[in-house]
Amino acid sequence: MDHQFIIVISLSLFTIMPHQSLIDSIEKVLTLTADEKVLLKGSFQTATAKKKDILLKEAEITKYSYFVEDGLLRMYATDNNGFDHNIQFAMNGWWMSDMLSLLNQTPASFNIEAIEDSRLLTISQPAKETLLQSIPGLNIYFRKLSENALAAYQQRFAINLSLPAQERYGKFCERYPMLIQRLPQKHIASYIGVTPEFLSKMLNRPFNQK
Amino acid sequence: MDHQFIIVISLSLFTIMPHQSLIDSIEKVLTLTADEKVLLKGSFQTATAKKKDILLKEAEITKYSYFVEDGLLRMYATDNNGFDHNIQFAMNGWWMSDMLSLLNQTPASFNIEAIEDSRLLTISQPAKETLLQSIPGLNIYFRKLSENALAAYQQRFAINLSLPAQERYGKFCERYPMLIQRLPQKHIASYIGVTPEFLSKMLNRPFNQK
DNA sequence: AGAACTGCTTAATCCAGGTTAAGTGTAAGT
DNA sequence: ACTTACACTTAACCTGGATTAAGCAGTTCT
Repeated sequence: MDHQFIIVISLSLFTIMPHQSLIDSIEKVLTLTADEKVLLKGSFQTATAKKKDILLKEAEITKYSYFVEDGLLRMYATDNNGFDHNIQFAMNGWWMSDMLSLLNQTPASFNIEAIEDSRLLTISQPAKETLLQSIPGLNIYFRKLSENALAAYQQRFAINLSLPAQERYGKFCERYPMLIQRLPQKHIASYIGVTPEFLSKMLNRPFNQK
Repeated sequence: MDHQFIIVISLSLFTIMPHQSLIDSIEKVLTLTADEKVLLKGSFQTATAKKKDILLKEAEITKYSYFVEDGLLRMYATDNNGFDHNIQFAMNGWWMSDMLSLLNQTPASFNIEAIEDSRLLTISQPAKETLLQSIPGLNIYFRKLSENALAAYQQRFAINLSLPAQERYGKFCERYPMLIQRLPQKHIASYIGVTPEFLSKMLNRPFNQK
C-alpha cells in the first residue's frame, strides 16, 4: 500500500520536473548552485514530438540543439537517389544536433526525425552562448560532451573502414544493446551502411555462418 | 639587401619560438595574459619526428595529445588482414589524438605516424587537466576545438555513407586542397575508403567519365 | 471488417570496388 | 653503378553487397 503510494508520488514528481534529467547529466561533471539551476531551466524550452515528426529539415538553418528527456530521435542524410543514411541516434539523456549548421549557421545537411514520441529540451544557439557566459563551468560540460562524442565517431570510422557488414552489425549490438530492441531493423541497416534487404539476408543466413 | 636581412631575422625568431603557433591558435578564441602564456609553454614538451616515425602504437595507452607545429601526421587503424585505414590527417596548427584511449586511458585502437618530418608539441593528459584548472578559459578553446572536429566527422560520415568513391574523392579535394599535393595517393585512397589500385584506375579513366 | 501502409523476407540478377599479380618509373642506400 | 624499395599503373578475374521485384505478415486508418 505504502509502497504503491510512493511510486505514484515519484511518478508525478517526475512529470512535473522537466529539466531534471539534463541537470543530472550536467551534475555528473560539475555542481550547480540553486541560482544556476534556475538560469539553466530558463534557457531551455520544453518540446514534444510525435513519432515521425521532423524537427529539422535539410537546407534549413539549425536553430536548436536538442536534449532528449525521453524518446528516440535519428539524424539522417538523404542521398541523390532519395535514400536515407542514419548518422546518429539519440535516446534519453543524449544530445543531438547538426553541428556544422549549428556552429556556422549554414543550411543543414541533415534531417532530424522522432522515431518514438519524445519529450525534448531545446536551446537556441544565442541562448546557449549567453548561458555559457553566465555559467562558465558549463564549458567543461560541453567540452567533455564533445570530446566523448568525438571519441565515438573516431571508433565508428575505424569500424566502418575496416570491417565487413556482418562485423559492423556485431559492433553495433555490442555498443548499443538498448537500441537493438527499440529500432526497426531498417534503421540499423542504414546506420551500419547496408540496405535493409542485405541486413535481412545476413541475419537469416542458416547458422549465421561466415 | 635590407629585405633579405629581415627575412633572416624572422626565420630565426620563428625557430627560437616554439609554442607560438599554439598560442596563435588559442588566441583566435580567447586572450591569454603573459603569465598564462608562461604556464602554457611550461605544460607542453616539444618533440620532433622523422618521416615514418611512429608516435603511438595500437594497444599502447595514449600518453599525449599532439599539436602539429609543422609537418604532417596520420592516424590509422589496422584491420584483421593487416591493411591500414586512415582515420585522420593533421598538418600545421592541427591537433591529433586517439580520443577514446586518451580519455579513458584504455589501449589505443589507432597508430599515429609522421608522414613528413614534423615538429610537435605534446601534452600529457594529467598536465592538460592541471592546465585546464589553472586557466579555465581554455575549456572554451578545447570545447570549440572538439565541436568543430565533431562537425567535420558528421559531414564525413554523411559523405561516406551516401556517395560513391568518385564523389568521395571530389569532396576530399574540395575540403583539403592543401593536402592533395602533400599526400601520397595511397593515403588518400585509404582515407576515402578504397584500395590504391581502385583509386588509380578511377583517376586514369579516359576523360574521367563517370 | 476491409483497405492501405509499413516492416520484413526471399530470390534472381547486376555492378562497384576488391584481389591478385606483373610491370614501370623514380628515389634512396651502399 | 647497382640494387633495393617504394609509389603508381594496368589488367584479368572475383565477390560483397546493391537493385529489382514480388510476396507476406502486422498495424493503422476508414
